[in-house]
Amino acid sequence: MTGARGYHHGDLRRALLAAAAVAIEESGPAALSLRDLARRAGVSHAAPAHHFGDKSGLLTALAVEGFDLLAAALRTGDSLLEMGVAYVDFAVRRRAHFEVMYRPDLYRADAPEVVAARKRSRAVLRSAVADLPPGPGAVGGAAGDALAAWSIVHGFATLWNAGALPDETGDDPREAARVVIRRLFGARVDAQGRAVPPARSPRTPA
Amino acid sequence: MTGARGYHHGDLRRALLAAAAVAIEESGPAALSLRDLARRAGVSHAAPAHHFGDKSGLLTALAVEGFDLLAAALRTGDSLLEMGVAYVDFAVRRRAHFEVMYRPDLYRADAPEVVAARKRSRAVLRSAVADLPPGPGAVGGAAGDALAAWSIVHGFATLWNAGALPDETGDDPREAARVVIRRLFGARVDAQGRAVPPARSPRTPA
DNA sequence: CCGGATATCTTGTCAACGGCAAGATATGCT
DNA sequence: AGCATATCTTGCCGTTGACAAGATATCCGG
Repeated sequence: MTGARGYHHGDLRRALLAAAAVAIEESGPAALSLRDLARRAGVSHAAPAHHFGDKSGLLTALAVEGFDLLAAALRTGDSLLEMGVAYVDFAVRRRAHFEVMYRPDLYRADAPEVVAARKRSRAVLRSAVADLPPGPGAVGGAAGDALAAWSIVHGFATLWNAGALPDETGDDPREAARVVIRRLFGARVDAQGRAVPPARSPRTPA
Repeated sequence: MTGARGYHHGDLRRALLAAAAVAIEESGPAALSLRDLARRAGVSHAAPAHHFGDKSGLLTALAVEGFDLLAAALRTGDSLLEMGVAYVDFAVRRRAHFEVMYRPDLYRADAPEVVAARKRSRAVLRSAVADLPPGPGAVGGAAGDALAAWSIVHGFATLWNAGALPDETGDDPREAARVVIRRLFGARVDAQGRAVPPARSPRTPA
């Protein structure tokens, strides 16, 4: 359906999505122009409309691609800590996708393909939080853990991308993220980032 | 200079900023149109240019206003926990300002007025983190605490505004934020959210 | 090998927008 | 009263997103 190759352009849909990511990384989603994308791909100004309908259609496709890429990136993290680092790393390296994904005013966030892709990526995050021991003063349970973890990595990534962080933060987002995430879970993750067995009432043996 | 009142319109600059906030809350910063703002204010389509130069000039003014409003809002929080809650509350209630502030591609983030206002609001956050006792496994010191706190409230606020959070989070952002923030600082803040005295090595007496 | 059916892309058009220039009008100051 | 200035208007241009209609390449059945 998509990657067939062999039409007029070859694979215009893919080329447009790639060009969109580049353009957004250069000057942000607000400055994105369908006509500019068409020029970059070497087609006429109305060619994108056939594949995506309109601008929000293109950004919808980009968001879907982003949620799937995020899910794949999260799966590479073999611990809760490393999964958080992978989240930040994804936000920094696929910055265009990330920026669009969390800006529902730019695309059709209620499209079924989007909600499905979003669900897939969220499931990966939750699976990692599940085997975290309950912390002190944990009011919300595992859902609270997931919410806090998601918030801290998302916030750090957003602030990093916005250039809002002070210079002392350094220039390696992965390392800086590691420090921040460790501060959330404290002694509940060990040096390798793996969840440690609950210290208080070791009721369930490993 | 600004609040004079009594010119042609009265106070067009203020009216345009207010209209911009409303318009952005309605349909996001990407859909913002200077001509639409002019219509809302009842002036011609070129009137905004006189006060702000261009679109990014208007958003620059909105960002400055936002950073000052944020600093004022943070000052109402009398504890670290409540200051975090105030951050989230600001992001939700003055959503337009908040969205623009952390989107440097939309305005001139390096304008001197912006960096000054940003500095003012950041100083408020840091002052609250200063009297937090060092936590276990705290690698980054007070700066790390500030970064973690900022990240978690910023991330939560952003996700809330994006509508990305699951329904179980509830409909009161202040309450949900309280739970999340408490999970970051654990036992280091008491029920009132105040910082507790350091338990390990009380080297510096209060 | 051919010829329609279909997907893909082009050309042409229109309203809206941002930005600029030049002019009009009101305000403040002396 | 009269000039300088701030404020706003009118007019214009290039660009954009969206739509309509036409052109062209690919696919598939015969």
